[in-house]
Amino acid sequence: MTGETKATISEIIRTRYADLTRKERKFADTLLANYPVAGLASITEVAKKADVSTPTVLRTAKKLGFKGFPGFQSALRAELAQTLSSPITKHEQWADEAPAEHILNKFATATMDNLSSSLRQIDYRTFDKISKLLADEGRKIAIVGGRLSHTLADSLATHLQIIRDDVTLLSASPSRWPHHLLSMKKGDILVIFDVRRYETNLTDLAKIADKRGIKIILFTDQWMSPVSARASHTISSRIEVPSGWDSSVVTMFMIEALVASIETNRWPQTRARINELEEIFDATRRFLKKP
Amino acid sequence: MTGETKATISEIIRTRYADLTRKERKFADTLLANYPVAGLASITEVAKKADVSTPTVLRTAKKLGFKGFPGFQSALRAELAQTLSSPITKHEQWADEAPAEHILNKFATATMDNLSSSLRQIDYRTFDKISKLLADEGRKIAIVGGRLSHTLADSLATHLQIIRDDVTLLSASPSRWPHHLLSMKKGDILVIFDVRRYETNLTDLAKIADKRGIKIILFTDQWMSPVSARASHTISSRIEVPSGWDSSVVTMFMIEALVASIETNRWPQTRARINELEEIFDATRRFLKKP
DNA sequence: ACGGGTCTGAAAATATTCAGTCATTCACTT
DNA sequence: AAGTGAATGACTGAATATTTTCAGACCCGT
Repeated sequence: MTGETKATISEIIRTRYADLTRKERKFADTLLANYPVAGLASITEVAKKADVSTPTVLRTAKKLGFKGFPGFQSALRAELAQTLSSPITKHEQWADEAPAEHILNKFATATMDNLSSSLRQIDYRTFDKISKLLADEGRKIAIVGGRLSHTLADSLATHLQIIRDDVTLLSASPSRWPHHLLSMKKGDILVIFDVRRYETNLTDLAKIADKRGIKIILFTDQWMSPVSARASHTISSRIEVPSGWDSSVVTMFMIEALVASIETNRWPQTRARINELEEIFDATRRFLKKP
Repeated sequence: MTGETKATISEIIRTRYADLTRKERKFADTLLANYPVAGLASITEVAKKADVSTPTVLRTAKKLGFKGFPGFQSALRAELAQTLSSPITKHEQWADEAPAEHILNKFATATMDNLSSSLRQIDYRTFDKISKLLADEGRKIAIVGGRLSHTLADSLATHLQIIRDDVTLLSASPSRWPHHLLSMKKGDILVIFDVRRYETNLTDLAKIADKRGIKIILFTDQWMSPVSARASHTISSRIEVPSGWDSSVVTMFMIEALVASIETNRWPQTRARINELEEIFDATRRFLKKP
């Protein structure tokens, strides 16, 4: 689609500037002076700002080779979109050896898009608050996931257990949940992973936990699980990929970033724990030396 | 950030996102996905691109606190003009509201780098071969992971079990592995996840499996687990992030891409299985409707 | 200063958009 | 399984934007 030597509109204007009449130049000048935003309003406003009449603007647009004012404007927009798209996202092909339509490339594009728009959407203050909450060893933590998001819950639990005490991964089967809730007190934390299709069990669990004064932190997708009504803080990720189901990659990213943030918040304790762990593992000789 | 009290429109959307309805979010999403250009066309075009009706777009604009669509749009333009006039274009920043040194931004940069260099390195023919092998229902599949990579193994197992029969996730504890190996025959497949620090147990397991003629598929990191000597095919990912340990995001990506590829290779069977599953889940009423 | 041509904007004609209303659909509740 | 209330989109008239038309203004030569 790209690859052509497509001239920008400002270039076209410069090239054809000699052909323009006095008022046409006045319009062209104001456009270039505040390029390209000055051209994105309605023709009336644009004309008024350049202090020319609407027909003049229209004639200029046509002279520059566009169908009409809307055509001119959409060309401006397209050009702007090109400029604004981040250098990484606009990559057309990722695994350059593979054909563009190979699943690796399609998947990579979708994932990059997901990641960058999730990041654009996230509120880093929320992120920081969650990080603080999870770092607070005065609060017990329980983590639970749904059918497919269970592995994400598992992953968060595994990492948090390295960092701090009192982290429990609730089993996948809801029958044991009430028992766990009993052992939690007000101010403790329940982390819920719920992506579509949202599970009624989790919604119910959230309701009960909320009533008991347990803080709920929710990881969900862009469509927001109903649990969000009960949650103190929510992190939502984009999860659509060209596949029969949804992607966990971005949520995994969020988990890891969060864990890294918590780790930073309580580095002295974390380091001590990691060292202890390392010693234990060294003693059991279950691991090869670090490369 | 800049310390001004003026909220950008993307911020307003983030803040009020919870108040938006399904279709309103869809519009907000498409706007954020291509921000702010996606909002600069006429309301009709904008609505069509977001696949919602014009009233929905209008309602959203009003909900966000604007007078009407034109008001909303001119706010977008004003903001864009502001952004474009500022001298520094922030390229390395992902969560634009957050400071550049915020962990989210550092993590995002690292992850994007990891993903793109892993993709540049991967041989798509290997990828396709693995996809074919795992799609072959004549071969039983066993999946095993290490201490931290266990969740990855779990994830692959969960997805593969949806697609096909004879997929087993080996438990985290090595004592039960020999038993499993006994039930596998020549030509069956053992998928091993091993990232640093590499576990001797997994190396031993690979040796035994190899001797029995079991094909080994390995997911590892850029430094390559010793298992790779025994593996028929290896997929390696970059895993370094600014954190005390390594990232699973890219490996997760590989898993999902692989599953999507397998799914495509045997779509008729997969579709049948998924439909069956959906029916079962519908019957148990454990899920809410799709958004 | 005059006449031929081009340029320009007022205003009319046309097309499009905007913002309501209302019936339908959809998601969830009992 | 049916009911309920919110969400959504087709439709509509009013408003606005775009385009065309055309008469007058302007520039240039003589």
